[in-house]
Amino acid sequence: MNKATVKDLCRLTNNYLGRRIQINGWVRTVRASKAFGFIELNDGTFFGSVQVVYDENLPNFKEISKLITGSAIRVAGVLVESPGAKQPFELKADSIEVEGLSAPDYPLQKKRHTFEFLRTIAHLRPRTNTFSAVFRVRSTAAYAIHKFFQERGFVYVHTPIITGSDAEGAGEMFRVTTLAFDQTPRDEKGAVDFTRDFFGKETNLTVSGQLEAENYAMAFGKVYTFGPTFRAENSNTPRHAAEFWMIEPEMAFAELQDDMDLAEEMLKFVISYVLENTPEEMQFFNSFIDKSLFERLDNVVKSEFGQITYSEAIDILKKSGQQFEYPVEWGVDLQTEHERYLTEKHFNKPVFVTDYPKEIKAFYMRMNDDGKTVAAMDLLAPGVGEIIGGSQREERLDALEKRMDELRLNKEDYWWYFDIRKYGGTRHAGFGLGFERLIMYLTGMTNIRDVISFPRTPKYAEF
RNA sequence: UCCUCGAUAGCUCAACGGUAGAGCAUCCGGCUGUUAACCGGAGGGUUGCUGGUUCGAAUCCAGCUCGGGGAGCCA
Repeated sequence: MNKATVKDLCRLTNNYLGRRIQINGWVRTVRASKAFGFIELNDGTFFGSVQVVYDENLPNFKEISKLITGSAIRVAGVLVESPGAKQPFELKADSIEVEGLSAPDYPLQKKRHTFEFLRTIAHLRPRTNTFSAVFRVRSTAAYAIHKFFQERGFVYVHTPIITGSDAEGAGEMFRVTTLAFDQTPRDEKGAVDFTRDFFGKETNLTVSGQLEAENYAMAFGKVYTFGPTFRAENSNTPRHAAEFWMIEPEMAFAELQDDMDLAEEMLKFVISYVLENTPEEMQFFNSFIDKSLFERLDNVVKSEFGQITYSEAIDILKKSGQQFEYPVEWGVDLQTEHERYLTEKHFNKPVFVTDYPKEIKAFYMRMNDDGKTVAAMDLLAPGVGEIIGGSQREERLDALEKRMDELRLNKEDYWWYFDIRKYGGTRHAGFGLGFERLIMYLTGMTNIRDVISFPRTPKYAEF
């Protein structure tokens, strides 16, 4: 007898029809009658379930008829064509063994739940249709990311999670310490004495692997990171989490245009790969989560992304005749309403905005010849806003140091970052992609907490 | 952090100043190739918390807690 998966049965039905097989899975629902019954069984390998038919010939017929939703069972029987209209085949059980009975207070009902409630049972929600689909797509998308970069010669770098540089410039950080915080050691001035901490210095969870990735790009040419990232910002929005995953490619001998080309190619690749390899899940999202999903994704894959400078974007916004809550002026950062206008109304496709004023961008971005703007790019996408942020990095040591002086950054912390400019530095560029935002874009899910298995947000670290 | 909306049975919701209900889930029974199965019955509630107004509060008011949406920060 073959052990099979629901995915096998659905994809390779003819190989299994008429044969005796075993399926292990969890009960989605039982419809029991006096002398027979049906079980909807899902084994997690596939979006769909398999219908199991059983009758009173089973020695444990009564027990099976009383199975509670969520129970784990092992079913053996012959796969046959189904007379029912809703499924092409079904499993005619000759044996059903209960692996693990579910308790009567199993919280998932057959009718629909709100996502808010399901967040409170994040340990059980992957057993629902939506989350089953979300996390299978997430897995497939992660694979697609690796496939994309690996096939193009990028080396996967694991950058540190604990970082000693306290000024990467990407926001509030979580401190990492073994000091007892109710009696921290103090120096002569009364300040906390971090020399007595585990690492002998102040350390935090990383907010970005970029600086380290730049170093590795100067050895391997093309690298990427893909790992967890932490921001201690008090952001209470559907688009922010304290712990999320980020992808950060970095290329030596590359300029901003190369960076944008890479970002565009990568996005199109991942979208195509996911559409091709998880069609049932994507169909589900298009039907029940976001009815314009396919249209939107198709549009992205087929279109040439737009590309304008920040200055051009300001002009477009000024001439738009739109009333914005935040007035548009050269020098101010683009607000969400501005970004949405550009990508959803003006272009109606993803658009790169480049060459921002230096004042509103990070210190490491390369100064343009005008002395006012830097070689930065944000990719704005309809529906989600900023999905990628990147730049060409400042490779000229003097220009970098000058900029850091202006911003009063402590240059001593960056000696190793300066070294790659000193010892055979090259033009180089990279970007950061928030993985969860990509998943939101791919699935139409509108809350980041619903695309992370166990989300961490302000005031919330359950599970 | 700011603005705004909300919190009633395990879940999804109704009742909007006068005895707190339904569907699903659970338990018991019936029945049919069923498919958000169906039919009958039962149990299940300090209406988020604290205080106030009132003869009387789920309902009106205030504060707090938690959650949703929008904004800021960002990916």
